[in-house]
Amino acid sequence: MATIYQVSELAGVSLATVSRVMNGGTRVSEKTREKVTKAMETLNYRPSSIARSLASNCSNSVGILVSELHGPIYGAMMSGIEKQLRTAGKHVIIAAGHSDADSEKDGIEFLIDRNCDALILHVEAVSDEYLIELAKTQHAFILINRYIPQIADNCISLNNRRGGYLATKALLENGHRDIAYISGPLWKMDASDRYFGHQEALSEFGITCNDALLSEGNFQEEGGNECMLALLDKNIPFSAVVCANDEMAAGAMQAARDRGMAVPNDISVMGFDNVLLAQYMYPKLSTVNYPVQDMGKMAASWILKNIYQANQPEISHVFEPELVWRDSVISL
Amino acid sequence: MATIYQVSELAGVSLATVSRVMNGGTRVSEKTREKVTKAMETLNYRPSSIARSLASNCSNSVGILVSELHGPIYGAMMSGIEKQLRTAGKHVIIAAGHSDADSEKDGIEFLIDRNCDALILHVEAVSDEYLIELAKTQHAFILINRYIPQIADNCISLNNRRGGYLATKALLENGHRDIAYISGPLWKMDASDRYFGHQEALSEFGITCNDALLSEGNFQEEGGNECMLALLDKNIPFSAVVCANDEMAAGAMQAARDRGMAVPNDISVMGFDNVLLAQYMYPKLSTVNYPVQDMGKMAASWILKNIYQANQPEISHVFEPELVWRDSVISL
DNA sequence: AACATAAATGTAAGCGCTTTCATTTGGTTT
DNA sequence: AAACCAAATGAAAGCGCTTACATTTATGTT
Repeated sequence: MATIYQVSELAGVSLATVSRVMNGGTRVSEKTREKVTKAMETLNYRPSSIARSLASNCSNSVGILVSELHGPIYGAMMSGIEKQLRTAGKHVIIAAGHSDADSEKDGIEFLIDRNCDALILHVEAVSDEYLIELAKTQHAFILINRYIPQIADNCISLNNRRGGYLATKALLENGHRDIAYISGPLWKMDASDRYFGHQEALSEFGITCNDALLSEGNFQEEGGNECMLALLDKNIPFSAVVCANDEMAAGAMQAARDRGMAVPNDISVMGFDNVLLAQYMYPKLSTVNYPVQDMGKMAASWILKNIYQANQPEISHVFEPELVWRDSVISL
Repeated sequence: MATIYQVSELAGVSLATVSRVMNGGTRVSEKTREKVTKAMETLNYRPSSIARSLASNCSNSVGILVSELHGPIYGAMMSGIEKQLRTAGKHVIIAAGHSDADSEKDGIEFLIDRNCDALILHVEAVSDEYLIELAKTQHAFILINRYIPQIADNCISLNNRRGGYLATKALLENGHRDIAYISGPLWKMDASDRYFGHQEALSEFGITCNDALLSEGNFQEEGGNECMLALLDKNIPFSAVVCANDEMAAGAMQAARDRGMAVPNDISVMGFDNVLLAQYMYPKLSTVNYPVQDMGKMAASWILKNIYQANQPEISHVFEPELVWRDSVISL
């Protein structure tokens, strides 16, 4: 591997000059620039990013912490981030936090120790206080899918409440009045926000929310299945169920069918997230779109703009969900 | 940020000694080890991985190149890799290749330039020759889901042919005789291997493979949909269709239903991969399991063993698929 | 007690770059 | 031609570590 020194030798200039043509900042005469460029080519020179990082105190890498590396939401998110960052020549170091506070802290420390210039965090378990504290250190980070008022500038989030509202309102507008709700773990902000939105829509239609029609799930198919069964067992009639994410909707559908009910004719099902799976399901799932890939891109833009001084379009911090109509809901 | 120098000062020892207690290799007296450890704690010292990399010429990072960051297969794969590597204190740099030769080469160069100690590659578009050539350089890498005889030791792959064989054989054993096939892009090794397996099973049952019953798709839902439609339009009767992956199976099911056919009663559908989606579908998809997460783990083990001299269990290079019975296939 | 030997520690030279500051070069001005 | 100034280039000091080698200290041997 050729070093900068060998290039400078071949080109007959000093190290500093080679560095200059690499980084393009200061002026170098056309003649020497050419000499150096040619030397770099003949030696097939690749600058060492490590050495560069050490000398410049900038690693050109950003750390990403997601709950899981698999799963449609995180996949789309990372995809958005990588695309954006890669074209800017930054690289992406990835770790998983597994929705566990210790594991998330571990992950954050790991990434910081790796000299990431900035972090993009999708953390669920770690406390607000921890993050507020973290923001006071010199470690730059942006939070995805979480909103903490004290550090609002570091947050990019979905208007989950409005999403929940939209989902339920769509059902209401189509004549449904008895609507069950399968939530995510309510200690998670997004889960409770979505549920609040649901309640809001109900009350807007003058319906008092029946706690018996709420079942708390785990954001997974199996949980949706169990919740649906539990709901059905209560023998309280309902014509529709809104699920706090698409996976649970899949489970709920399954459960309904296992009990001999047809979807959507006997019961309408509404999802949330609009992951790929939603269109694969049968019937295709009506759901609420969560533009997570765009949010990933935006997070990357924020970093490019705030950490690397690249110029980037305006940063939006709150994204709006949208209703996606498909086949799992009927009009009463 | 404290440096090693400050630690050495506080502990009253030399740089080298601090380095020794950090790296644990050579012997240090218990007394000084304690002094140093305490100094590190009071200073909240974190070694700079960058400086360490530069000095030791080892970055403790491994690069991963997958076709896409989203998608169930890649997600599971990365998840397996990260889990394994993270516990070993290595970190994971990720890039996407988008199934395009130039983009894949770019990605590889990018990762190499990033001083990754080794690479894990899931590449589809780049030629065998390129990879064979790459193996001759000093850059260590392992290929996932691809088999190249000349560098077999660098490959971890699925026995795709056997998978295709299993899928079709299962159909044959259940009385199906007229079996259509929706393949992936046949220039991709895995796609053609799976199809070969299909043919093999047919011929084992004394059935000549009818080319008219093959339709080449793109491994995506929409492709599966189109292929199924095309197949149906030929008016050649068939009682089952095997699809080269689960997404296409979802599309095919949809198409069949759009034409008024019931799955599995009018037509049986067999998938491949056993991604999460397969259990969410309705009816639940019978498919062939592709243990991609395990393969990811194995790739990581290979690297830990061969690059970082960690001791690891025996490396398997070829994984075997397994049939997964669910509800999308009936017995004739 | 004198010496040999091994263990513990220190010294200092890098690793491949960036960057500040000093020096040289070449073009203008008078 | 002397004087000046900006542009181009070079010299050298780090960045925070690792590591070969040198030195010191402790341990054991006779």
